[in-house]
Amino acid sequence: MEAELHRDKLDKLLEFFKAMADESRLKIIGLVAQQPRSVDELAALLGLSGPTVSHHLSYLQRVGLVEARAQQYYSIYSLRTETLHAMVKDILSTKKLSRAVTGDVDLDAYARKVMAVYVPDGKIEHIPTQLKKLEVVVRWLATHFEPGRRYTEKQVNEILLEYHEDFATLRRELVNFHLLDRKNNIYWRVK
Amino acid sequence: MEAELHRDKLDKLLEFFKAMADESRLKIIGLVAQQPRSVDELAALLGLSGPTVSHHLSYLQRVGLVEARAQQYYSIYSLRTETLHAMVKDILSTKKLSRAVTGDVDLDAYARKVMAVYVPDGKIEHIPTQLKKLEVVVRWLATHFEPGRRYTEKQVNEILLEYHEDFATLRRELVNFHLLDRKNNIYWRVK
DNA sequence: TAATTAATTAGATGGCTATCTAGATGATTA
DNA sequence: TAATCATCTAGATAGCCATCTAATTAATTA
Repeated sequence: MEAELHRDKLDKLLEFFKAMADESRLKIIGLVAQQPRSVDELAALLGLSGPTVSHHLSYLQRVGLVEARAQQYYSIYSLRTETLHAMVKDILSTKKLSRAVTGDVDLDAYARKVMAVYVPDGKIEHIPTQLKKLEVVVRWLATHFEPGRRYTEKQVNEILLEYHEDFATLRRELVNFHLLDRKNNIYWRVK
Repeated sequence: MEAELHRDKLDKLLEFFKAMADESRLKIIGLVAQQPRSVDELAALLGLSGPTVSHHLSYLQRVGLVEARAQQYYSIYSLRTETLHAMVKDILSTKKLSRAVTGDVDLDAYARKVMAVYVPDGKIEHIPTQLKKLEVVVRWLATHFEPGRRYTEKQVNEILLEYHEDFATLRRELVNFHLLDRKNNIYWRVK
């Protein structure tokens, strides 16, 4: 399923940011960007213990940001710029970022919350004054009109009357939000 | 001083990565990238409490990743793509990244550590076999030759003899590391 | 073969922070 | 004016993680 792929991408991004969000690791990245270096050397440069640096390096290696090669009995670590570039590309495309998130978020949660308050059981209790809430209710109303079909104003009023007495306001808002369009007193659903 | 500027840049980068290195905040970024949203709406979408989302938003605002505008009594937050772009630019330039780090790292720390072991008091105790350590010692030796001046092989040997008996090995390594160059038995310091 | 050195693993600890609830603030509506 | 609603602040808590020391593994040198 597609959502799975997005969740993967979200995790990848998160992993990347967590890897970079530590002062020691960020410095390590900068240092191995200059030239490949051993654990020992990095430890001396950063004023950290060997195990700590080793820990950070294995973290960075797991994420794919550095790679190690053996030399004598040293492990020489160097930067993998391809990974850095690939990640940055995903961040820059806010569309990708949005989509990655969308897969793991219930985009209707807010609408449901609003509906539970204003339309608890099929009828509109009262019309929201808050723009965002009004939009949710009006969008729900719009789903009761078939796309492609043409309605007289009288037909529109009758349909709306099923949900709330003030059909005139509702009709006007449907037009305001560009969910219904009209010409010569004939209405139809937009989109 | 320049180092100050680099430290600033390092902090900026760290701040940015920390801001993005949290699942909730990353999702918020993705959601406001789609469209501006209120605290309330984000809380519903993410399944988090209002205060928690408010906390994250003020964090993101401090870092400059989102901005708020008041509407009715909502705070509507939206993404500041300029900040995102500016940050990404700095990450992509590994040179900048290196320089940012360099300002806050003692680049001679490793050399000092090696010197303390192999050249504790001005004389070379014994010649390192490890390449990286050998390099440190040989680079130090090279500083005892004046740039631009020409030395006979005999003169080179005499100088080296002050630091260790095996002047022949030292002379060879100086050439290997391209710190000294030679022609017709005349030596001079490179760079 | 014994000794040295680099790297890693294991386990412990202290500090940081994402989250919550409760309460305060400030704007809007009736 | 009273009531409602979104937001923010304060303070508490629980879980995560950067770091250390000690011990282990592995490679190299003498």
